Amino acid sequence: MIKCVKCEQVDSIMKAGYVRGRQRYLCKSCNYYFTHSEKDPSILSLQKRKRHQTTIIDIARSLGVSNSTVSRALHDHADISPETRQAVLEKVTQLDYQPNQLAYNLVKSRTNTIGLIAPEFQNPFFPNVIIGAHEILTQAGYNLTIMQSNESYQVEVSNAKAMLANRIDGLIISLTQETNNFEHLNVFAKRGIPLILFNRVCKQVDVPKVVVNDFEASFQAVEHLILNGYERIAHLGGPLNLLVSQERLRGYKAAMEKYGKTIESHMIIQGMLTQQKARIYGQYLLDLADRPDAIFAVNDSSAIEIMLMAKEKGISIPDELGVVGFSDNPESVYIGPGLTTVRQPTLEMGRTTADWILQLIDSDDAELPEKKILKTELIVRGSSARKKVF
Amino acid sequence: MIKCVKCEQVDSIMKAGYVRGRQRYLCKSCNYYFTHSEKDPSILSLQKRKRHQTTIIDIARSLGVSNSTVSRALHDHADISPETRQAVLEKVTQLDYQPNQLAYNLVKSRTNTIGLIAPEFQNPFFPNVIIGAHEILTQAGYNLTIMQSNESYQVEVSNAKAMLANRIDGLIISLTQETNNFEHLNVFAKRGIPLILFNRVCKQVDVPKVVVNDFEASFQAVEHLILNGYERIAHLGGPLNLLVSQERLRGYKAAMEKYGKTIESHMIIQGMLTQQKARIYGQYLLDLADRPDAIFAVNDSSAIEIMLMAKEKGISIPDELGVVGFSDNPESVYIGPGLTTVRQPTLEMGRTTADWILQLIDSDDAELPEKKILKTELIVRGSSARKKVF
DNA sequence: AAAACTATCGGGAACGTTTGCGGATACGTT
DNA sequence: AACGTATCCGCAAACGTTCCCGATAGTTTT
Repeated sequence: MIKCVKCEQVDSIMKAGYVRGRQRYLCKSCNYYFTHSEKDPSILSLQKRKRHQTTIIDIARSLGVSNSTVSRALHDHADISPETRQAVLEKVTQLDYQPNQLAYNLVKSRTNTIGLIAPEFQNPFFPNVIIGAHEILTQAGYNLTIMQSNESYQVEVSNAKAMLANRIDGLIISLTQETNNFEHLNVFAKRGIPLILFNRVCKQVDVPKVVVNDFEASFQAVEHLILNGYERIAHLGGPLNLLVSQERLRGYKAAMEKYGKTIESHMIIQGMLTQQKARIYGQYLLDLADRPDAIFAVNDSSAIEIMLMAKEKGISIPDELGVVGFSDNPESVYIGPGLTTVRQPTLEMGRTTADWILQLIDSDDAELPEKKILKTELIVRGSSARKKVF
Repeated sequence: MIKCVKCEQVDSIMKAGYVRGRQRYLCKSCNYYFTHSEKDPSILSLQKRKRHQTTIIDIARSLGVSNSTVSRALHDHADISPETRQAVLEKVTQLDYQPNQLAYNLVKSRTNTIGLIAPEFQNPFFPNVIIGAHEILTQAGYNLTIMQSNESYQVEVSNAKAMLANRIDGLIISLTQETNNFEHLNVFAKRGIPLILFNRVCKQVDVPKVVVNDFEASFQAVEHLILNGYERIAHLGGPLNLLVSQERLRGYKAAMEKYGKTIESHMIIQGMLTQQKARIYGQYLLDLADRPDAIFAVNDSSAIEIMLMAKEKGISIPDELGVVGFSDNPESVYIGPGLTTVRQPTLEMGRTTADWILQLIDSDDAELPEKKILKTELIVRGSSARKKVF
């Protein structure tokens, strides 16, 4: 027999449909709806899984004080007696209390966490930037959560969304090669969440940026090749939607023009520089009828790929082909001949971005320059030293 | 004139001390204490900074429905009419609503986030593991937050604490060279939070581990040296509190014993292998009266450091000195002669750890093997090829 | 002895969600 | 009509903190 859960009557009960698969009843006498809940044991066991973590409330209760007192004791607040604080602290270790940062974050609406999105981890460049940023941020008491967009615009957007949803206090990001739309970044501006771009930056988002002097670096690299007697210099560049690529192309052209070299469009390739692509482009360049006598590549891995292909084809480096890369990867020292390349101050870049994001967080109207341009260094090695430099 | 905030009387007010720097009053007639709060404008401006993010409540209010309805609409819950859902969804884009993951996490007491702590990012090893883990986790809808312990036990502990406080759903960790105490990890077991160790593991924590076959790899490496005619083989190992180091030492000894080579303790060095230390140890080994004719180093950077020092000293490789490293860093291919080394399946290691942690999360009693041992591969190059291998 | 001050502590709202359960209505079916 | 069924929605309690306001007792100053 079904009893009304309110008036405990039995005879005035009538069925009243189903709700979520469970029989529904209506007690006519007290006009009360209810469902007869024979708890599904499987569901119960599922619930059981949620373990109880000791909370501030547990401590308060076991000590006979209020939550606020415990909270104060934990935060060295002034309004607390040494004895109570001591008692709380003891209870904390005894009950193995671990504060719930989620609740803290919710009420403070800050997370003490900085997000960082990098497009790839294959090359040592981004890991090194991370090391630099990590150093500054942990020192300032911030956590750093890192995501990897994997050179995919889609992933970048979803990463940014996740960061936003998790209410990070600031975002440091370097764009993917695909990124052409910047709505997902402008959201941060709208929300007033500090944002810094580095390395792979764009003009469309009006936030501080940290980059290297790509134009000059590129100019110097190409100039260096020219001064070493190379004539037909090809440029293996990145995708042109990246400012980095544009700047490096500009530097290349500027140097070529300065020394009266003709700029030939079939000597300039812009594209996504995966290792595979690098092989294809290298093949193309090295098989040209008017084969270039030097190549300035946008990263070291492409440059090395080309060096290897040249060796296969019996083209001697640096006599028949000069090669300059970009980034100074560890392997560039050891390849024979050593790869001339542009060293980037990765650690400093990381430190600067971290430093800036902290400034933006600390003061609403921090007056940051719109851009910081870090100095690179041309590391001359054998791959471009036709005129024996060392 | 001061009015009582309750009874609005004026004459029965008396001063009653200060509270936190503000004048306190007592209304005699209604026996009510209060402070006269002329809000400090500077504090107000500080408050103002907290921007309002549109919440579910905003949407509910502007639509004239309840919070629960909005919540249901956002989660494709059954109890919602298509029209209401549509209306909510429109409002969402209109008001630019972004769910607050913090609140969600708090009520669900899960974060959909996996933590990963790695000791360093200098070598490509850990970044590569991260790539693998990242791939699996994002695919499964989890976020990955990465911390770097910087080879410091202290930092590792504080990282683990932060992870715990942030209520991650699982932790993947590789220990620092310093880590000898494991309390910070046992906490996870106590709390029932899934934990996986990889690479730098230890016996003292009873959770699944993912490693490579260090013993065999080491054995093969040393055996390879012996078969190439090297006699006095030194071992440059890592700190012995790491199982990795112990295993590799064991493999070294086993191979030496198998071929009847005497194991001399002054030929075995165990220590933290920073680049600086590697130079010191290398100096020591190469200056020994009974200089080793081969060195098996625990990582590639040390091995390369030694190769460079040997070159400086005019010791020819591989004729006078054989060198074998560990990890197959990118540069190891290019150094001359190429460095013989042990290639580790980094991506697979990352994928496996991620896969396992997901299994642990999904089912309370997932039966995982206590250890997975991934296969390595000995990459033979010139640095050990006295008997021209290629 | 009133007034002012100090040192502690508790109550309870707020942070933004989810969700179990009750209530209401519309639409069938006897 | 009377009843059964299905659909949709709102209420309110969590989740675990922080912190603003009081409240109280004791001490010191005037």
